[in-house]
Amino acid sequence: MADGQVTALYRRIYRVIRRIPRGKVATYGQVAELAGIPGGARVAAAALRVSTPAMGLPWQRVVGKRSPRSARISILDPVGAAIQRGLLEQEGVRLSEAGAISLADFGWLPTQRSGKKRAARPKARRSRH
DNA sequence: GCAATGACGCTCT
DNA sequence: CAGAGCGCCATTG
Repeated sequence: MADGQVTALYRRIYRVIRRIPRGKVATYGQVAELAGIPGGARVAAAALRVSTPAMGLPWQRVVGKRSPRSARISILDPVGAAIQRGLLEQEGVRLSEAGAISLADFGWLPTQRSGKKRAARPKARRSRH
């Protein structure tokens, strides 16, 4: 019964993915953890696998974590991978020749705000230099 | 209910 | 630095 009937867990995953801002990327593991599934990177991948265009998910922003500081497209189908790369570059994400994505530059740092009270951010108001 | 699967991730060679 | 191996977790057959 996977026809239009997506598991509640998957829906949580989709919800996290929708929060990824344009020009940034998140890893499968990161998405899974934010969805409440520590170590469930493959589950996040499965959720995307069964997703449909109608869901309007920014699927291209979810990538595989290759090293602590670098990520890369993990789609098997070379065509789909090329499409993803194009979409990412289109929104400002730079990929090296080898397809490496710098997490330091484009990795999404989720600003906690899911129901819990967010910590006050007494950031000094410094505008011009 | 058990066995297989995968758009993963980390470690060891 | 590239490749092989093993562990993870929920969905599917």
